[in-house]
Amino acid sequence: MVIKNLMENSKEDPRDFFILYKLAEMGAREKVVKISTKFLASRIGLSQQSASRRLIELERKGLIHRTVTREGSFIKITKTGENFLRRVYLGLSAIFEGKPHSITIEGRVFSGLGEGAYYVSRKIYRKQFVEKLGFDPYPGTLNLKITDGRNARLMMELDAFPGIEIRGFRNKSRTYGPVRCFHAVINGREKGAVVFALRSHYNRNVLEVIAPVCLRKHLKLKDGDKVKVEVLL
Amino acid sequence: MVIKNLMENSKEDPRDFFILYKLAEMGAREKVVKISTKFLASRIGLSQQSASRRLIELERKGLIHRTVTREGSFIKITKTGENFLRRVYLGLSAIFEGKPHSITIEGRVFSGLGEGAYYVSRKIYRKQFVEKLGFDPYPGTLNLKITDGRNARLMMELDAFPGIEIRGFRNKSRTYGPVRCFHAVINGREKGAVVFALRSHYNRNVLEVIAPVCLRKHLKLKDGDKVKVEVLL
DNA sequence: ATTACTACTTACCGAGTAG
DNA sequence: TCTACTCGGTAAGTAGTAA
Repeated sequence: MVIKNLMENSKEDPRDFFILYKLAEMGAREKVVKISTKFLASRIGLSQQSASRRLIELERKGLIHRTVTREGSFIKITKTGENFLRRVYLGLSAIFEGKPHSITIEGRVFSGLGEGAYYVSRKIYRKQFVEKLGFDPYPGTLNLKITDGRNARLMMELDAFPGIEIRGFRNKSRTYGPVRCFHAVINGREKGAVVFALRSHYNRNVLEVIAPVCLRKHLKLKDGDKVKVEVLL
Repeated sequence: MVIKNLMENSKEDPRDFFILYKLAEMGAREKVVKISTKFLASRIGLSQQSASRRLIELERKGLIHRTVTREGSFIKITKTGENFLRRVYLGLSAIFEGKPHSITIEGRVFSGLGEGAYYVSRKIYRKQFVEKLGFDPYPGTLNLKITDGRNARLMMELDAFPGIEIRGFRNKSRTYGPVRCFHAVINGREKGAVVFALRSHYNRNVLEVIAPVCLRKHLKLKDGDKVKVEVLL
């Protein structure tokens, strides 16, 4: 799904946005809504036939989920579709509020299994970090556990953005998947980045942070400390 | 200009929004920006020729202002164009934040010249108020003076919305212009509406409120009192 | 009532190119 | 260089209609 998001970016059809926006206005972001093609047509200023085609298209692209019955279509916007809308929303927010376009997430320090250090220091990853993030990461990640729902929601919001893609690779023994990262500021002071494994959602409640320095030392952190990460989009 | 806004609503082209959005991302909302058609083309995923055509179209619709030179085009989004973007922004805000989609403006009571009563009670206006607002207005308006910049800015934001249109008319002696109004809640209690003369911007710092009852009496207001008006969009 | 197919028309895009 | 014209192909819209 995350990979789908990335691909979508190259094919953002303004028409899709428009229909999605109208469907969201009718409540299809939160719940399944009964919307006939004729009714939709009247709202978007196209013919019933065109509305039908647009819905088929949206469904094909995975932006909506739909069940067609004799009485009409039951429509709900998918997570992918919601992300599309959210990207535009935050884009407009940046335009009108002049915000630096960031999401601030809080979590608590915990000790991982130490694999972070191993991954981050793989040559091919490391080379890309230097190229694309502008720093050579300290060999180790700061792991933050997301506990409350508010921050979990913010983690989901990140899905709406493509971030900076780090290519995966494979050597003789195993495969290293592609990774997505965002520039970030930790506790309002240290510059670094947050890193997500691209191919899995396995840990939506863990935020992995890398930086040119050892964040634990520089920020004097110990397990259980609360850390604030401003993720730049 | 306000009238233009109303007409636009019937012809909101998703393509126009998309280009406008991209131009705003490049800073064309706040200042004049140099953007060649070729560069724009690369950003919107179309050919140089199409970018050129889109800009001509946007200019024709009054959404951007443009100066063409040998080195490129100098572009700035107009107030009309900004309003278009703002409508979508507030629409998305309503979708994601679940806000009731309103703007709350504060002003201070002052005595007008009493013409409010005269206008509001004209039969043709009055009939439309009943039809379109659902109440027969008390013959008089509550005038609120907008003093600070914050509320003045909120007044401007209202421009982005079409509101409810009340047709003008003329009798033998004079012409009564079209009027735009919005449902509103005054001081969180009384239901009413705010009214704007459609054809002039002459008083951007006066908010005229009508209601089925005499607001001065019902809310025990005297000149200089602060009143909060929640304008429903 | 619906949705969505086929056939036809319109409008849009991009190539080539002039100013 | 730039912008923006004409023109031909095609994508997208509508009408009619079947299911």
